[in-house]
Amino acid sequence: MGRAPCCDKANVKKGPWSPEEDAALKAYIEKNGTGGNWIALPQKIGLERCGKSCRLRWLNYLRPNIKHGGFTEEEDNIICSLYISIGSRWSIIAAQLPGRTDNDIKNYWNTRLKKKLLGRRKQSNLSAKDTNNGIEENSYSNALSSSALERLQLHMQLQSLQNPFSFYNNPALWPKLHPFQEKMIQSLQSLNDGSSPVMQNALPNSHMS
DNA sequence: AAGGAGCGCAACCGCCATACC
DNA sequence: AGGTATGGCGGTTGCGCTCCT
Repeated sequence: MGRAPCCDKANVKKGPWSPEEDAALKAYIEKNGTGGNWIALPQKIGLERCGKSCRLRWLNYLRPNIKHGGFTEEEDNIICSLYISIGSRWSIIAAQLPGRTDNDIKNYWNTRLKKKLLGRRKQSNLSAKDTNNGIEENSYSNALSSSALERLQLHMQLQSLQNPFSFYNNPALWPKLHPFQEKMIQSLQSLNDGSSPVMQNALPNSHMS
């Protein structure tokens, strides 16, 4: 048995928000704030929505200064390097990108950025196969079934082997990180002394909870 | 022109951490 | 100190749109 749900699911509306609901939620929060209680909010406004749903809608869509889509190359780089450093901590990554939400970044990573990187890796695989007469093929296909981070590691390993001056292997090209993350990376590096900068940051066991 | 496949995004679900009583 | 409520987060799902055949 799990814990009780946060609201009565039978009396709660689900699915896409209507413009009227958006307007009601936005107007209320702009006037009164959240009151520190999302669960009570829908009743106060008269919305048949779960408090969590209201919170999500506000944070991901209605909040002022939210940017949607149109990720820049620089943002791509920040997301990649942070993902390499800390994994799927989307809220931390979002904190580095003003106007971006964790949900947006998560979606962007899962639907596009990951494919972009893995697409490059596929090409790298092909060229590695050429140069090794296919000897590595089995280990590569095994690796394809492991975690995304491991795949990313492989990709970066290949990149750094093939191009020592690539983005991933050149810390000077990495975007500026929050001091907290700089510190985290430094401690990871000290734990994993001796390998390339990339691998020092991509520690599969050091950040997964 | 139609329909199937793939993609992108909004929203939901469930778990964990923390606050509160 | 223990139980419950709430907030926050990451993973997943489902729907609508676009593209391809």
